[in-house]
This record gives sequence, C-alpha cells and structure tokens, in this order.
Amino acid sequence: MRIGDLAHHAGVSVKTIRYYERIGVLAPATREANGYRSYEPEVLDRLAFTRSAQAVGLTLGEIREVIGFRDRGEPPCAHVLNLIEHRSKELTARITELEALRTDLEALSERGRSLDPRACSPSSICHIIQSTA
Amino acid sequence: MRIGDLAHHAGVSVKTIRYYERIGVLAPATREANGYRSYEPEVLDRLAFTRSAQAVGLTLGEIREVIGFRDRGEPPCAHVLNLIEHRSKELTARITELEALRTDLEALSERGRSLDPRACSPSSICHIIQSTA
DNA sequence: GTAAACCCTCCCCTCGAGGGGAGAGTCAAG
DNA sequence: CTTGACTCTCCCCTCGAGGGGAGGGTTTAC
Repeated sequence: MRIGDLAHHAGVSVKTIRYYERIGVLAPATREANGYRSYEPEVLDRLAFTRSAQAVGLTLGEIREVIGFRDRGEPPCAHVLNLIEHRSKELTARITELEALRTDLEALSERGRSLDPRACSPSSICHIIQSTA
Repeated sequence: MRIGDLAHHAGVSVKTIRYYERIGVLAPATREANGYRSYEPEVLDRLAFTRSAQAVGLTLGEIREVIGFRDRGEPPCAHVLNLIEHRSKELTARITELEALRTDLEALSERGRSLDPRACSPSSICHIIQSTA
C-alpha cells in the first residue's frame, strides 16, 4: 500500500503520515525501488490507535512511548493506565481552574451590566475589569 | 521613566513592554534624545489593566481593541461586556467538553484496571484504548 | 577612566500538530 | 508522447506570548 492509499483508508492526510514517521509514531516505512513508501495493512491499526489515543487527550509523544512498549514486546497497559490517570487528574485540575475563571467572568458580567459606562474613567481603561491583586 | 523602571514597577519584563508596543497594546513610546523610550506614569495603568484583563482570559489582541476604544475617547464598557460574555460562553462550552473527556478517561481508567494485560493483543497496541468511532 | 548596568534593534526559538508550496522524479492511460 | 496524478525532500508558516542572545551604543557611579 502506498502513502496515499494509507492516508485515505485511515482518514488522515499524507502530510500527517510523513509527520508521524518523522517524530517516531510510525516506524520508518520500507521503500519501493523508486523510493516510494510501502505499507502493510497493520499500519492501519497503529493509525486507528493513534486517533483514539489522541481523542482521549494523549499527545503524540505519549502515543509514541506507548507504541514503543508494544514494539519492545511489552504490553503497554500499565503505562497507558498511568498516562490516563495522570491526564485525568490534570483534567480535573484544569476544570477546577476554568470553573473559577467562569465564576469570575460571571461576576464581572453582572458587574458590567450594573455599572454606568459614563462613569468609566479613562485612567482605568474600563472600570468593569479591575485588578484583584 | 525609562523602560527598566516601568517594567520593574509593573512587574513585567522589559521584553514584554517592547512586545506590547510592537503589537499595539502600548502606543509607541516617546523617545529621549538618545533613542531611549520614555514613559509617563499613566502607562502603569495600562499595564495594570492589561494584566487584569489577561487574568480573566482576554487575549492581547482583545485588550488592544479595548484600549483602542479608550484612545478614541469612547468608553469601552459595552465592548468589554460583550467580550466577557462571549468568553464566558466559550468557557462553559470548553468546560462541558473537558468534563465529557474526563468521564471518558475515568471509564477508561476503570476498564484498564479490570483488564488483564496478558490479554492485550499486539494488533490493538493496547486494548484499554479503543476507537469509539 | 573604566566597569557595571542600561538601552537599542534584529533575528531566531519555544510548544503541538501538522499545512502550504517549491522543485523534481515517477508512473499509468490515452 | 504527453498529461495528470502520485510521490519524494526540504523549508517556511501557523497561533500566543513572549524569551534568548548577538552586537552595538549610553549612562552612571566610583
């Protein structure tokens, strides 16, 4: 299979496949006599995995590591579980941050609706937003 | 006031101030005879506003616009209110996304703890992560 | 008079995941 | 024999908010 077919079947671009090879998510493809990359159908599994893993928030760097375990013959499950739990904790922290920010924004929004624009002094740029520091 | 003093008082770096000038958040500073930038203390207000506005999630591009209103003599309040409400909605959408992702991750995490790594087949890379598509 | 501390402009680098396009080779069909 | 569709490598561009450093001028304090 050539790169264009692979890309088509996997639903990604040709550029993406070359990029994945470059950063090590895909092993260097074998080449035809003319230099064209040649792929076995199994590569589709990697691309499917990569897409699923990206969908749950893993980076290509992490995906490359996971694939590395597999290539060394070790089941990557334990590592994957760590990654997932770590990402889950990060996500929780991030959500907490964003919720705090949203609370602030809603307070500002209400404040903004109650303030008179004519009372907004130039030195503060806009009195809706003020330093909490 | 020179750039170093301004940076020190505002708690930002000299690089940051030059950058703000370059992208239009600060007006081009007047220069001393030797070419050094010279600042009036009022610039500190802008920097304070900028910092507060960044803290509630406005980008420098948006901040530049807000300051533009002020510089044209119009109270920017209505515009600021729009920005805040828009950002607030985006934030809500983003939080919803992240919560959905967290739900997925938690499901995967549980799944991962219940699956036997010895049953993980090489073709799937890792059976914890599977396409939902 | 000299050394440290400022200041200037200009250009490249970061991170993540690729996209755009140049310039050149290759291959299959009509 | 030529045209169009693939493919190759290589290099720059994106976004956001600056950081690092080169190479050079200036000021200030001792």
